[in-house]
Amino acid sequence: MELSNYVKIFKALSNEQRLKIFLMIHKGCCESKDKGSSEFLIEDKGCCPVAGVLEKAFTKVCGCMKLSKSTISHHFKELQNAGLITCERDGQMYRCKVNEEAAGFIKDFLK
Amino acid sequence: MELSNYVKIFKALSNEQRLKIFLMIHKGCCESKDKGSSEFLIEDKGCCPVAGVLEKAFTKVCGCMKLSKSTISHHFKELQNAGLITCERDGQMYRCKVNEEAAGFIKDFLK
DNA sequence: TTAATTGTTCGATAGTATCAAAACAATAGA
DNA sequence: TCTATTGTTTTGATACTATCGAACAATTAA
Repeated sequence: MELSNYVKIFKALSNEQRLKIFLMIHKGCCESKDKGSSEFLIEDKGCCPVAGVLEKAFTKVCGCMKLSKSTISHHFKELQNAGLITCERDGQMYRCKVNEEAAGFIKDFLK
Repeated sequence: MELSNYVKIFKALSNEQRLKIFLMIHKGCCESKDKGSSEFLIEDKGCCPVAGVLEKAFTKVCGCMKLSKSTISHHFKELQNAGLITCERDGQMYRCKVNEEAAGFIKDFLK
């Protein structure tokens, strides 16, 4: 694994808002009690992953974060460019899931 | 584990030079064939960890990177502030090692 | 004491990141 | 077709980061 790939991955996860988005997709869920507070915890579980895919990801993320949609769109792009998530559109339906290969790289870091 | 701690850790690792320094300390080694090229690979092994501590860390890192020492000093500070490494001085001797707790956080991410 | 080594701090500069507002494009429903 | 929904792109403001050189401080060796 090239160093520069790790740099991309860590850079994508180095912004708090983007990390939240990534974790929402990872959990297949955005029921976070967030909306601006810092109460979002990694251990927070408690919803609805359906085969790891988050349906209507963009709309759901917009619904639970205090960021403009242009900013959220930008963050989705960054996560995709880093290879951390993949997204597909089907009409208005926007589905995202974590790229398991990238997740594997993170798990293998330091091993 | 608070989200903000992960942000700090990932931010510290999101710069290529800083990531190299961190990995040198992690491997207890800076025999990297680097010096500017992008040939540094994560799998690269092949030297001398002594109980996980890198002796004369600052000097050794300066010796194998093309950055000014002020910049390298800054990067060491960032890695310490993120809790990723601990450093101690004993006269002119500067010893660094990876903070195993932080390394554990990284390993536990996504689990 | 003087000189060399080791690392820190300060100030400047160039580049990058974050974010919002507004205009836009594509789709779906009435 | 008209309208609402969904997301993208562009533009621009502001803040943050990476980097260097120079001056500095602390330690060790001569």
